[in-house]
Amino acid sequence: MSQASSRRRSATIQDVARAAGVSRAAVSKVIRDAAGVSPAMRAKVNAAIEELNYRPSVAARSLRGASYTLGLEVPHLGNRFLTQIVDGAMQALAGTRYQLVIAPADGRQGYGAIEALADRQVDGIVVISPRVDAAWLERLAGTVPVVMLGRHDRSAHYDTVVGDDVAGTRQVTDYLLGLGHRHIVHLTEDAAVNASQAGNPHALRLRAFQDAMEAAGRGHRAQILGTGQTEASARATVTALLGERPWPTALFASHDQLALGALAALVEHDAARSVSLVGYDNTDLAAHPAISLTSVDQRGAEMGQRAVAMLLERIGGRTEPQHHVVTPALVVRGSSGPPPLEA
Amino acid sequence: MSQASSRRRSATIQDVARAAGVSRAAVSKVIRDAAGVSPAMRAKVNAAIEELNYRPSVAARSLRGASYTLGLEVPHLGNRFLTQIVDGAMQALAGTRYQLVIAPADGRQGYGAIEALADRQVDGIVVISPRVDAAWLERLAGTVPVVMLGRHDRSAHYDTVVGDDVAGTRQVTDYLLGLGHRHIVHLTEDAAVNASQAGNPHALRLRAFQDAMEAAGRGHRAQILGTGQTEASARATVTALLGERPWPTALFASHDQLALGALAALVEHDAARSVSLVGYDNTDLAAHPAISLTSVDQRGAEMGQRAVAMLLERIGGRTEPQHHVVTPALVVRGSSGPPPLEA
DNA sequence: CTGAAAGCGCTAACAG
DNA sequence: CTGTTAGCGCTTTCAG
Repeated sequence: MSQASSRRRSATIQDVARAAGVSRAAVSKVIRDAAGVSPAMRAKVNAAIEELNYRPSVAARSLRGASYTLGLEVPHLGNRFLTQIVDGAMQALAGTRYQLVIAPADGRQGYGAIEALADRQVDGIVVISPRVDAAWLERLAGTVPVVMLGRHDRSAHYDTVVGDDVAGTRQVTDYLLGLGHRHIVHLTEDAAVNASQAGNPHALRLRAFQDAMEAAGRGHRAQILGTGQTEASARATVTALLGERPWPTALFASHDQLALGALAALVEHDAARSVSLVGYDNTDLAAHPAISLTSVDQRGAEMGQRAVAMLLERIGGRTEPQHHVVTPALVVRGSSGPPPLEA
Repeated sequence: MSQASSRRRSATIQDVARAAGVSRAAVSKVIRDAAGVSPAMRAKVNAAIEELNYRPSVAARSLRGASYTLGLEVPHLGNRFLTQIVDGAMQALAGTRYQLVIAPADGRQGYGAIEALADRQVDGIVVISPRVDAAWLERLAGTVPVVMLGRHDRSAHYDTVVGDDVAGTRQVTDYLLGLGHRHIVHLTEDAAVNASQAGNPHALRLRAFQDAMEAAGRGHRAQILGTGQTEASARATVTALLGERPWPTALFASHDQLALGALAALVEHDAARSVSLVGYDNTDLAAHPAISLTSVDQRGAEMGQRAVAMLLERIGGRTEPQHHVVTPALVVRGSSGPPPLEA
């Protein structure tokens, strides 16, 4: 009745040992490439493995040694920036025995997904959700190697990989101010949340923006707008913004998804040529000629690659925390330019 | 020296049993909600669990029972259609004890990722890569529940969830032919591969397109173009196509990513208004006003949700294979319209 | 309702 | 170089 009756049990190390006429330990050594195996024995064992179609059980192995699995916790796959990160991570893992598994977070927090990975005995975890509690993560990092991606906290037990959000934002503000923009709106997911989370990249961008505008001095107007997290909500927010005059001459979105929402609103109001738009992440869409979005390239692939490399180092024995900073670069495209003359 | 020295060992079921003053079996029952536990014992055990911050090891559990993990093998995360599928799958899993893990395929094939999932004792696997060998999959399905997503084969041991690619294509051709288009180019990843893979959705779309064009009769020109798999390669192919006259009046891409590449080429040649473009998948970008791509909605979320539901049924004991077909719907947007008059 | 005992498949020490 | 032994943490009979 149960499914077990309908499913073939797969071969175990015991079966292989029997078939090859050797001990289980010998088989174990062969499959791990451990030292101390004669060529003859290796050949016999490999033949038996082939014959029986044997595959080692990672679960059983995890009970003793390593699972050779690295976990990547991600907030939501809709975010294109993640694609870059995953690509980089895969690249860093190519040629190693390690396998990458991705656990998408259920809610915004990501605790569930991270715990799920830890419960599954992964050898290391890359965390992306920027809102997990630092103390909680610190505790987790006492049990399993952890690399936090994107958030700027210094920790005793886990590593971090971040983009230089202040430098990235400064490139944007320098660029826009240099073009002559005086009234600039910054779109961020949630201004209140950002005000309370110092290590959050969006919080840093928000503050760096404010600082730059203040430094720019008299006559410049900085405005902050909380848009929510989705493209649709950003679109609605910008639509509302365009409902009243005067319009700002430039919009700076905290990430490309918000920028896309803003662009939709601009297109609808036929304002795309009069209002400059800058995003953050330089996701693949930004480069599309129909979008042509000026954006800050965070080099996500490098981040993912570094994160995995650090995890591997930690698994290898390193215990001192490391903090890697990636320098972003502004990529100028058609969505931005000088403010209209009459403004 | 080793990492073990620096890492806290987490609490085991033994520790909890000791702390609560009960047997390990009792603790096991409590954490599994198994029958036959007194309220008093449950309370004691739960207190100890809380106290010790105990989390059951999935690896150890997998050795005997279920891992409560479902694996999703995906070809590449860059494909936006996957996002819909994953969302649907997550939705179907909400409220259950199961956790979803995603294994991105290394190459185009996906064998590695699928095997990695199987090795990790997942309780079921959803396979998306359309090019894995049917016989190979059949064998795998003898060991673990499998649902194949997108490919139209009937199998004895695994379930399938597919969109009705013939119906979807027919909607596109009916629409374009009805508009008066006579010279239509179909963009597909690789015409040769598709010719040899009967169950591949792109192969079905290709054939359905040819059939429809033939049925439309004399004077109509169907043209097939292999573009490669990426947006960039599709863009290059269409750029080359536009290098020579006469231009087709409509382009039908086998998926939205190719359509985006085509759109880029059209925009560059200022041909977006004179050449109609239709995609397939109705990914979120298609709806963006700056893109406004006519596309076939495959209802990916429903597919993901159904795939997981079927897996759960199989885990529950079902053994007869099922075949679920989702009916797609054409969504008309600005990228398509009647052919220009002079054509 | 509770506990004791026997493994699940594998690896790590060690003895030969 | 090879085999034996003792678990890893958990679930699952099966007696009490």
